Order: sequence, then structure tokens, then C-alpha cells
Amino acid sequence: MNISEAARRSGLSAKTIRYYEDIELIAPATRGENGYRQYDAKAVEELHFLARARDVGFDLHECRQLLELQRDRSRQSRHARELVLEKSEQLQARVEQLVSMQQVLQAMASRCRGDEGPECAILDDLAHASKDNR
Amino acid sequence: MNISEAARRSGLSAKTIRYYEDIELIAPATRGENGYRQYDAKAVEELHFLARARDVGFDLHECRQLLELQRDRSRQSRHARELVLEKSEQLQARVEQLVSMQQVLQAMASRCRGDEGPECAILDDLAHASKDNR
DNA sequence: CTTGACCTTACAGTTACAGGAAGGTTTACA
DNA sequence: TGTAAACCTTCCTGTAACTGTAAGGTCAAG
Repeated sequence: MNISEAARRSGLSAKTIRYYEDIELIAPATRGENGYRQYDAKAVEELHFLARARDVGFDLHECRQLLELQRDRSRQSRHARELVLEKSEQLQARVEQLVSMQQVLQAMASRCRGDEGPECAILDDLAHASKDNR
Repeated sequence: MNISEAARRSGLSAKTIRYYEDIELIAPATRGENGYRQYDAKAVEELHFLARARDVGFDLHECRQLLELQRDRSRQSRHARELVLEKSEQLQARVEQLVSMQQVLQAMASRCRGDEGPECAILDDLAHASKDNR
């Protein structure tokens, strides 16, 4: 199948597939007589694997590691588990950071009248607030 | 004061301050005889304003709008409020997305033995899972 | 035989900076 | 007085993970 069909089935864009080939995340696709890339079910599976891994938050470096594990017959599942748990912790940390930012925003908004006048607690906060005004 | 002192007081790096000047987010600093940038308390206030706005999640485009409001004597506080509430919603959406990703990771990890063997529910999940396995 | 939908490569642009090179200035100290 | 550290300057490159666009080749339908 051609690249757009592989894209459709894997959940990646054709652009992204070419990019992954470029950076040698995946092996170069075989080519038809016309020079078009050709994909079989196995190739699509790998692309789908990557799409899923990206979806749950792994960056391309980590995807590379996951793919290596996926290909390695003598792998140890604890390696994959470690990657997953580490990523989970990273997401957790990021969530906490975002929530804290959001709370600051909510606090700002609650103090601001939000009317037609120029007086604005938000802008005052941003201008003068010390590091911790929760 | 020189740039590194302005950096220290504002919470931005010297690199970042020069960058903000480059992209015309802030006015070019006045220069001393030696060509060094000079900052006064007012300039530092603006830098600090930017540092705070970035801290709570605004991108540079939004910072530009906030700065315009900050400078505008005939501003309407509802404009700032709208920016803040919109950003808050964006953060909220992002948090929900990250939490959902994290839940998938946790589910994967819970199914994986994580031992020395090659059998791995995580890699199987990534390889074969359909779009919704929560 | 042409039109539209594919495909190709290659290069620029995105965000918000950080790092580093090459060189000028200032300050402290021996 | 010399010099070394610690500033400062501009300019260029690199980052992550693509997306957009240009210029052009290919294929299938009508």
C-alpha cells in the first residue's frame, strides 16, 4: 500500500511517516517501480505502535527505546515498565504544575471586576505580585 | 543597572531579556557609553510583569496583548479577564488530556509483570491496542 | 488528453529560548 | 602596571516534532 493508506491505518500523517524515516526511527520503506514508498501490514503495525506511544506521552527518543524493546526477543519487561512508570511520574509532575498555574489564574480572575473600567486586579497582580500569591 | 542585575531582579535570564528586545516585545534598552544596556526600575517592572505572565502560562503573543493592556490607560479590565479565563480553560483542557494519558500508562503498567522475561503487556498494548483501552 | 489525486524531494517556518564563539570592557588584586 | 575574572556585545547554531509550501513526477478516470 502507498503512504497515505499506511497513514490512514496507523494514525500518523504521511508527513510524519516520512519524517520518522528521515530521522531513522523506522527503516526506509521499500519502493515500488515508480519510487513510491510501499508498506505492508508489519510496517503499519510498527507505525501504529509509534502513534500509540506518542499518544500516551513518549517523546521520540523514548519511542526509539520502546521500539528497540519491541523488536528485541530477549527483552526484559521490566525495562518497558520502568519507562512507563517514569513517564507517568513526569505527567503527574506536569499536571501538578499546570493545576497550580491554573489556580493562580483563577485567583486573579476572581479579584478582577472584568468591566469597562481600567482598574484591573489581574494586571496589578502581574505587575506587582511576589512569587507566592495563591 | 546592567542586564544581569535586571535579570536577577526580574526573574528572567539575560538571554531572555535580549531575546524579548530582539522580537520587539519590549522597547530597546537605553545604552551606556560602553554600549551596555541600561535598565531602570520601570524597565525591570515590565520584565517582571513578563516573567509572571509566562509563569502562569501565557505565550509570548498573549504576553504582548497583556503588556498592551498594562500600558493602555483607557483599557477595559474585562479584556484582561477574558485572556485569563481563556488561558485557564486551556490549562484545564491540557490537564485533562495529561491525566487521561497517565491513566492509560497506569493501566498498562498494572498489567505488566515487569520482570526479567520478555512477555510484556505494555508492549503488547502499544502494538495492538485499539483507540480506547482505558 | 486532460484533470485531479496521488507521490517525490527539499527547504522554510514554528516556539521560546539556551549554548557557544569571538571579541570588547570593567574591576579587583598582586 | 599587568592580568585575570567577570562582565558585556553580536551573531550563529541547535532544540522538538513536526507542518506548510514549492516544484515537479505518476497514475487512474472520463
